Amino acid sequence: MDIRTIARVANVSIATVSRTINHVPTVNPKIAKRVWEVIEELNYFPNTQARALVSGRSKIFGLIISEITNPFFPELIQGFEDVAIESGYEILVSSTNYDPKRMAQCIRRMLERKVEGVAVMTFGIEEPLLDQLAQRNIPLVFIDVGPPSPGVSLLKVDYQHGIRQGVQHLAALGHRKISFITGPLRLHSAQSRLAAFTKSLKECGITPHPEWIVEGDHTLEGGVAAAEKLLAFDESPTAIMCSNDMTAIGVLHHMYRANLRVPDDMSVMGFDNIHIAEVTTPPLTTIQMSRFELARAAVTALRAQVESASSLAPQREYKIATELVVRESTGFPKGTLPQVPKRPRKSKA
Amino acid sequence: MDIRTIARVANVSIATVSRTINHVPTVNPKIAKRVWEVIEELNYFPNTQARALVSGRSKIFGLIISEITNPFFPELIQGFEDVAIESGYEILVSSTNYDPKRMAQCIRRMLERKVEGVAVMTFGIEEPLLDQLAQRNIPLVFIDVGPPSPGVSLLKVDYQHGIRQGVQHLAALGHRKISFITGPLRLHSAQSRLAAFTKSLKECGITPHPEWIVEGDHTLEGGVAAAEKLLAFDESPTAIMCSNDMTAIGVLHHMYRANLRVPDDMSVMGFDNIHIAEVTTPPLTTIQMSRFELARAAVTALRAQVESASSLAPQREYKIATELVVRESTGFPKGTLPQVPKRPRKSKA
DNA sequence: CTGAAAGCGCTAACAT
DNA sequence: ATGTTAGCGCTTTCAG
Repeated sequence: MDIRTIARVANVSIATVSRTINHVPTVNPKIAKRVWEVIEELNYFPNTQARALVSGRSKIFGLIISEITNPFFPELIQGFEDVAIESGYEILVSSTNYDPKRMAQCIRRMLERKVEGVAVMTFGIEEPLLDQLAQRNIPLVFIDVGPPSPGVSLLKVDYQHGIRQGVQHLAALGHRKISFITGPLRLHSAQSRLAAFTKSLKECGITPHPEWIVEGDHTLEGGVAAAEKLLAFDESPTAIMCSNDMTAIGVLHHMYRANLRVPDDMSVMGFDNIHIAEVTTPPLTTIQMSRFELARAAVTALRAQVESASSLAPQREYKIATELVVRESTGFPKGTLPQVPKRPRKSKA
Repeated sequence: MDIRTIARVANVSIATVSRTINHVPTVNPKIAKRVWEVIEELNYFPNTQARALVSGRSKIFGLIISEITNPFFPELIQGFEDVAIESGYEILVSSTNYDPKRMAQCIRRMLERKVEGVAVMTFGIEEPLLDQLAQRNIPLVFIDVGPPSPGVSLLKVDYQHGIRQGVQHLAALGHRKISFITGPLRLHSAQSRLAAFTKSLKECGITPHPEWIVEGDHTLEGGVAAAEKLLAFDESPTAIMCSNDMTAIGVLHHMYRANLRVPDDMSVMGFDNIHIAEVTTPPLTTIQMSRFELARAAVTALRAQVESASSLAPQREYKIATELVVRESTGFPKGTLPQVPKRPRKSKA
């Protein structure tokens, strides 16, 4: 069952069938209709490999993420898949688990399958490995920052806006002793989030306390460990901001273990607004960064690069917004107010 | 840069290069060595599309899951990716979101990319759609149950073992009023879990109370809704078992909203043992089903089908174990005991 | 053991 | 507007 079969049955040449399938406008509509009918009837679809081989276009985009088990990424993948499929692209997803060996393997796979573009959503591990892709002129899209070569688009996340809102929210509640648990500091995005935090703190007239800035690793376990460290200091903060929600969930867990109540004894804030943040105990105040927006922008950037007539320079930067979402893990600092109701519980329905 | 370049530089024919790459044993070792050196030096790798086109082997396995945003699946994907890559296969993942339209699209994509086998990890939505794959003799692997055609392998999960352990754990604590929140009942796996529950209950001499068996949908939201329904009855259960962890997390959240303490006022048990179950408030007692085992078995089954000399019948069924993991969301039924310490908290470290 | 040559199913010149 | 034909990069007979 190939293009020849269709050609024979429809009584045309294979070239005409090919043109019909590819919507070349010069095909006689009557003939096109006949061809489509035969295609339907015989339930034919083109062989992607052959098509890719001859046209040099695989119609595959690669997506490199750091770890698929962090719920942030599946939500991103979902969006990426939806948008890519919609545009006729297949996607090849691979997670590096922060391991350079895996990253290398990852890139090799992308190369072998001849991806037409790659979205590197690892938040900043800009290894020279990626040069292998850049050198072959494969369009790339990064978050925040990347090699400033042509063919590289950037998704600029406005960390400052959301984080400022977060810090102000905390400050408005009366917090002055605010801690920050960072991501892995070799990640550019982790640096950016921290910088935004420090800056926002200063804007509120608060001097950052170095001891209260502790490095995490964007995992549950890292959040637990960081929270533990924070509580061990002579003077503890009254609020903890986290570089991502997984860290915050780890912190929540450690507070539970330490018999401390959130937000009564400690306020906790996350970043990402993953789905599950809505149902933690207590529901997590966090900063929303839209996975869908990120995914859509990535695909758009890649398509622009691939499909541009190579002459007209496509837009190279895309802005991604962030926004505070207040839930119940943040409150007044301890001892500040007369007893407030512990948890403003009411059933949703 | 293609096979011809290598042939020219190594001073052999392209056929010899091809044989070398494919480890055909008849190649003169000296020559093979020379060829490999050239390949290394020039950093060559074969064009997968061309290879697939001529050999008819895409070296791609498809993986169909229900929803990537349920943390169970990313963990499964990770395992599947690891094992498949290790065996030289690429993977094509697609989620159906329980939507038949998406399922159709999914299958179409698999067909177009000429996957050599598909693992259907949707837990039971055996649509006639899948016939499209079966008809083309594409090896398939299902969880629990599937069309008994040749070329179909089954991963048999031993729900009974884990669920019996769970029920007995509850019964041992003194619970008699035990509720079960099912998954979508059109899913075979959901039926199996429910059946195992009912059976285990009877084994303990407890008659299932129909009102306390409520249908969920394996989502957070479904868990919340089901818990709400359960609390509305005149007589509430003292323990709730859930068909998966996401449901249980939803239940935990609703208990929080309803100002009920877990496990003091209500015991809650999950199923799956996703990573995050370890840090819920309180940490979730659940039944472990190994994602990695599932993934490994799926790839093994597919490979066996693909690589068997079509004559020797590969093993067709693979057993997957389940095992109770006791944490802190289960306890004595309310009022049963003198006051026990509310939460056995201590820091881990 | 190695090389020459025939395609895999399709697209894209080039003719008509 | 349609048909003819030459490959895309590789594997695999078939000769030697």
